[in-house]
Amino acid sequence: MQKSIAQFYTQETPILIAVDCVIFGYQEGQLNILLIKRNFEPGLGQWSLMGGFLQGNETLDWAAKRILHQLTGLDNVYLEQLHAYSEVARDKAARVVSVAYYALIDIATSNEQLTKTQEAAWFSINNIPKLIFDHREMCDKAWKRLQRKSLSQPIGFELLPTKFTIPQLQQLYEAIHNENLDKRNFRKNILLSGLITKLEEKNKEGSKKGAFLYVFNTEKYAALTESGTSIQFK
Amino acid sequence: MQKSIAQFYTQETPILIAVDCVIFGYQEGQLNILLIKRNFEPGLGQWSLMGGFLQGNETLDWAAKRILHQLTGLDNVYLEQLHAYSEVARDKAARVVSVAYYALIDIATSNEQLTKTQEAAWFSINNIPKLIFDHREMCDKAWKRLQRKSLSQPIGFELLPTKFTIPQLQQLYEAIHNENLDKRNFRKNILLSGLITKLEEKNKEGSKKGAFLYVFNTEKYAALTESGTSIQFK
DNA sequence: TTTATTAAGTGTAAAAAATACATTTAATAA
DNA sequence: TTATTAAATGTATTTTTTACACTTAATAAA
Repeated sequence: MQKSIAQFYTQETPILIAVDCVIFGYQEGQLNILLIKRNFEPGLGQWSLMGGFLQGNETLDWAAKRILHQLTGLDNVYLEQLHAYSEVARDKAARVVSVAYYALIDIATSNEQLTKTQEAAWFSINNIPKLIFDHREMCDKAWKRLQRKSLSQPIGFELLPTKFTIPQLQQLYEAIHNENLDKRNFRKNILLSGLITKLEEKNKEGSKKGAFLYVFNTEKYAALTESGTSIQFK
Repeated sequence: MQKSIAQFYTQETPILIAVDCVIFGYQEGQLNILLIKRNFEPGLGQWSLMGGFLQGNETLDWAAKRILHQLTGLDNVYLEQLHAYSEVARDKAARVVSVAYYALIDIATSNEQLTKTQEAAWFSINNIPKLIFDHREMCDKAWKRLQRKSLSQPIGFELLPTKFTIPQLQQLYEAIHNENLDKRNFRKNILLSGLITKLEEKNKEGSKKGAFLYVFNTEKYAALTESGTSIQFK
């Protein structure tokens, strides 16, 4: 049973704790983040990350899930804690420490729910509007983290539909890392790893010829992780 | 001017914020962490990380610095935020979210102040006693972070005296990564990078022959960072 | 039905990086 | 003078990374 805050830690300053989410989505070769136009003070009318306050009965991870679900209607989304921001005057309305998270979602599965409750819009990571507080800093840090993590863990796939083509996967990595990759080397490496499995279907959106669809191979990844083999995506 | 918490965010739950420090030190081929025996409730008499509460007028970074100074007497120490821990019942005395930091210090420069205020002791990273709350989790995460960061940034040097020998540096990396390194390859790589500068002095503690002392080359590192060259320690 | 168009798909050679490995040297102590 | 000990040194092999150009499948246009 949890005792009252005053039990042992008297005289300590209670400070509000917020959670803000950098939500990444990928579409048409662009890495995007989802922003909302604030309909409340402070910062009414300005662009910001989706956020909320940590409740007494939830962990930070749960709060991030709740906040993400509120905006996108999605569950079972990749979410990772990023960093705690604590400048004393970061939020002029109160002393608020914000713990930033980043999420990776497949834009296609989320667009229905979006903008029902709040005015929300996707922005290219290369063209982020002015954001309130330290939210820009959060976005920059989240992008760097995504760049680093996507090299050694299969988190990029969270941004794609279950079935994807190799050119799509390559374009995604090019968007994440903001660089061009050689298509022969990219294909060679990813196939050699055994981490994606070819289907008999083709996707013909991108060309007349069409490109074969693949799925991520969860078992193979588990086996490699288990055996301690270090993995190199890209 | 900061307004009262009630200004806009009414009805939000105030939660205490703590800062806990995983303090690394290196001595005699061992990577160690500094622990205190708690002289207060809850957990009186148990081993724990050094910690404290975030005050209303300080950032998390400042709080971590303050806490570290309290125990070691040191300033200008390498400190980095690690992760926020928020299990609802992690601290039975109250709802406390703890933001963990890790610090790297040169043991030699800190030993005077130590244990004056609190009972504190160094433990090998391979032999950590039972810790309160989730402090063991914090230590494990901090070690992993140190392993990763020490490969691409010169943070290992924070654990050594200003002047060090190449065998000492190698031993340090071996302790951090818990693996043996080839001394010819290690020496070759670190010298080739230009990141350490040879002195005319020798350190004769380790052998009759003595090993030449080196210092970290801050300018060279700045130049490489500036030019965007990716750096590989070890 | 032929031809043009377009992105998908394919292999090899060269360069760079990482690894494995054994002997000599400098200083002190016996 | 000799023995001892850790420091210092270079090369060959393997592995990984990079650079690079033509063919193929399908559709649309002539």
